[in-house]
Amino acid sequence: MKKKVRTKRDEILYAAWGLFESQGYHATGINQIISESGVPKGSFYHYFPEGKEGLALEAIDAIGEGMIEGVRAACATRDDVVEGIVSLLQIIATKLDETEYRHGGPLTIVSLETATTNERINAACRSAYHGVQAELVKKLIQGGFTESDARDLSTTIVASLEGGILLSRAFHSTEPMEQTARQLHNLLSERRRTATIANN
Amino acid sequence: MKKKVRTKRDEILYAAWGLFESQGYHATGINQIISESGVPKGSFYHYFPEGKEGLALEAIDAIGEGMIEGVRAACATRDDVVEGIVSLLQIIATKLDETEYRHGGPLTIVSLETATTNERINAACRSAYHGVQAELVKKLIQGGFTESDARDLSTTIVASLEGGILLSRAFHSTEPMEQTARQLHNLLSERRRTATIANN
DNA sequence: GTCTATAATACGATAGAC
DNA sequence: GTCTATCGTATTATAGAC
Repeated sequence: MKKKVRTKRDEILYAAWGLFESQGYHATGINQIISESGVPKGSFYHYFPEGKEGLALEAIDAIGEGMIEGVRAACATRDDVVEGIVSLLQIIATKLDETEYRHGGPLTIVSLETATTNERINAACRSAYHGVQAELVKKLIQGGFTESDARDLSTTIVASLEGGILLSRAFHSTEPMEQTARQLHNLLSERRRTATIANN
Repeated sequence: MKKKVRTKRDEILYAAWGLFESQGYHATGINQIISESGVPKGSFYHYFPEGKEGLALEAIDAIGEGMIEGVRAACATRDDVVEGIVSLLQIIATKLDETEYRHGGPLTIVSLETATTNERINAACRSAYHGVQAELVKKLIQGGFTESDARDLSTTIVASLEGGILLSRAFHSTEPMEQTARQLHNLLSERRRTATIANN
């Protein structure tokens, strides 16, 4: 548990994480980050000589680790992968609701904003999503899915998750996320059932 | 067909549409919009006295209409609703690829950016998504789905669509969108099959 | 209605004292 | 390492000539 923020550097990274998550990259200014973290501007550029972009790259790496940890934690609460993954969507829905739809989807906005406008940040986002999908593929195969299905489904899971976050944030309601979770449950159950039958 | 841009006002709206779609709200400046549309700044504030926000509200309304039209057009190309909806994802994938992942998901970024930071724009986005989902519900019920399933599935379709767009833009590849489309096809087919059996 | 010049403000980034 | 004052350059928006 290194959740406890210790150094000033971590304080900046943690503040940036939250602000990028709720507002996105372009709407978040250095001034806001330093006022939120209580660090003077001079110190900020001492710790992050590459400025806002360098900070974002590090923040996204940390976010990526956090997302993988989120997948692992959700799956650890259930015996079955399918139940674990669906519970992940429910955990995110709860977080969205508790934060008034500001948090729960830390990369969603930033990855879209920078997909075609900032190659370095795009690469960092890509790497983060790649890590999450790799973890999902591993869990799905362990849970009895075929490798081919696992690849398609890991993408579908992340897409459902991100799309559900988008709609829940837009409507300020957990309902879209819950509807998506229900149908993802239907899909995963059915896919595994079909694959199991085919193998017998 | 009022696709042909006539007035200077439409020229501004059309330029804003494209820039909001590819870059988002915060990264798009008035200066860029007027230089893209070739309209002087004074004229811009003459046509849009409420400035950037007023322009965005109108652009989003137009985008919403365009999205509904997109659903109708895609469904019109196929006899079956399920095939029509899946073809919509494929159409978007093609558009993403053809525009180097800049276009194809005109509200995705803006709706996320403004979900908790701008109430007026959020309301406009919500209304646009609501219209799309209403159209989808109508088509699904016509296509043999139960009303209860149609509501859940309309959300799931939009979530898959937006999530697929996010991943395809992040990875600069149509593959995520295609994987999502395949699994959406599986889900919709299976859901209708189950409902049909239950009704007999 | 059309346009240019400019205001007021915020941005990211830096210089340089301590 | 720490901090403040400041630089240039964006931004949105306006004033006022034509």
